[in-house]
Amino acid sequence: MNIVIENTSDKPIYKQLFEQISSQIIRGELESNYNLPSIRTAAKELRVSIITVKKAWEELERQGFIYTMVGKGCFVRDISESKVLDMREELADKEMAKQIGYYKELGLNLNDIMELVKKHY
Amino acid sequence: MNIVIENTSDKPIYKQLFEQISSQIIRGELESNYNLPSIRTAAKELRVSIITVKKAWEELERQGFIYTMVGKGCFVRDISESKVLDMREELADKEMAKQIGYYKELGLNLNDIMELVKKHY
Amino acid sequence: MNIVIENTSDKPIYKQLFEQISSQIIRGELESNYNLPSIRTAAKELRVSIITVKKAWEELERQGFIYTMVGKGCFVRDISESKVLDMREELADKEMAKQIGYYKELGLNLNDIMELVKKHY
Amino acid sequence: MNIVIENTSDKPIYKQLFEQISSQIIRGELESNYNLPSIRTAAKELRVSIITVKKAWEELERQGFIYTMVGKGCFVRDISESKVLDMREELADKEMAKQIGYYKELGLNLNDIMELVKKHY
DNA sequence: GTGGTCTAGACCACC
DNA sequence: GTGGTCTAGACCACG
Repeated sequence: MNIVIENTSDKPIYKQLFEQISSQIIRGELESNYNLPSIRTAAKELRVSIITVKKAWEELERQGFIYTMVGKGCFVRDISESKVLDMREELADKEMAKQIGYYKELGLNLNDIMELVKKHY
Repeated sequence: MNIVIENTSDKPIYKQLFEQISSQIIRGELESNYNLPSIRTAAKELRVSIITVKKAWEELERQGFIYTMVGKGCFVRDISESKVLDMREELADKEMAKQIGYYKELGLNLNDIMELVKKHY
Repeated sequence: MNIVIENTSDKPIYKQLFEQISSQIIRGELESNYNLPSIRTAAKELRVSIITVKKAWEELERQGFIYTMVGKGCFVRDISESKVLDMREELADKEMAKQIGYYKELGLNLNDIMELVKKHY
Repeated sequence: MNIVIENTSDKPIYKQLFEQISSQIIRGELESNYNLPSIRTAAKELRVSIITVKKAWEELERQGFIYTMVGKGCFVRDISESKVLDMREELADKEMAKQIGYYKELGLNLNDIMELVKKHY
């Protein structure tokens, strides 16, 4: 478990959990069939509520990142390389569409945005 | 009033109001000392509660976009051009810092991001 | 008329009028039986509503600073020197009582307050 | 909760709440990470509307006195001693600047003011 | 007419 | 349980 929770963030904790684990899977840091810690263990370790962990695990399963074997635990799905790329593309694309609209609202042009990207990368 | 409310959005209505008006001010579409519609008028026109409009107007005042004269109404502040640029820069910069972190999490490199920017602009 | 109106202040305009004129009377800058400008004239000059001026003049009369002669206008009352001192004392005393409470709330001691007084005087 | 609400005061309730709690924090009567009563509990105890309490809590958060964890409650921020002093100084200074002007308007000299301070402290 | 404040009551997401 | 948002309706001071 390599997770950082920010309790004071405006982002819900279960979503922080989901995003960090899913991106670890996408980037290949968590291998196929890796056995995730049990909900209770994770909750204890991260000092969050069991309900919160359960919600994150559920969302991970719903979106196909993990699968559950009753009585044994949760495991990382075998995601083919191509599919990973698809997901990555999709997530990034969706995010970028939202952001570009915001920058346009602020009156930035393409160059302004490019500069900002370089600066922060 | 050139405002579009999306009731289905997950973004609170008062925040939608704030963002649209503040960006109109930043972009100079609303001139200095322009008399905003009264909260009652705006509420009626936009078909939202008076309180919701008030919350947006309050936030606009708090952040220095407008000023209030009780009994007279709310007016666009005279923001010097330089200050507008500062605010714009600051907002965009803050947003970009957040986003770049996300793209990195997804494993995108600088080129990937640049391509996405171009695509959506 | 030596009055300064701040439209954006949180203090109501009629109260600004009242306070500035009453203190001018207390300090003797406006002599006894001085003929105040008519409500309409004052309103025009100060660019405020007639209603606002009327409210201020009424308050001045109610508190004994001026008297009205119907059809002739409003005049500064002949306030004996002793009475002026009384009013001054009373106003300042009331104000100070309020303020000291505030400073105590903030945890300032007598010395801190004295220093502040000297600094701002 | 050691709060006194004066319904007859001209000061809005939410502001009374804000001032009393913030000064308790500044004076160190409320420790860091102290869990404020929930807005519902406070509203019930103080016999005011939930919204009124919320408004006060919001202002406290905005000015950095407390932080909020949705679903958990509101907590007193860990304000370093130096920062507390800064805030205290700033508030007192602002107040004094305003008041001295008033006393001068009334024609009081430095000695008069000093006497008043001593009298009321 | 304007904004400022307060109320009671509701639904939601989150923990 | 918590806070976040929204509603309708009310009264006030101010201009």
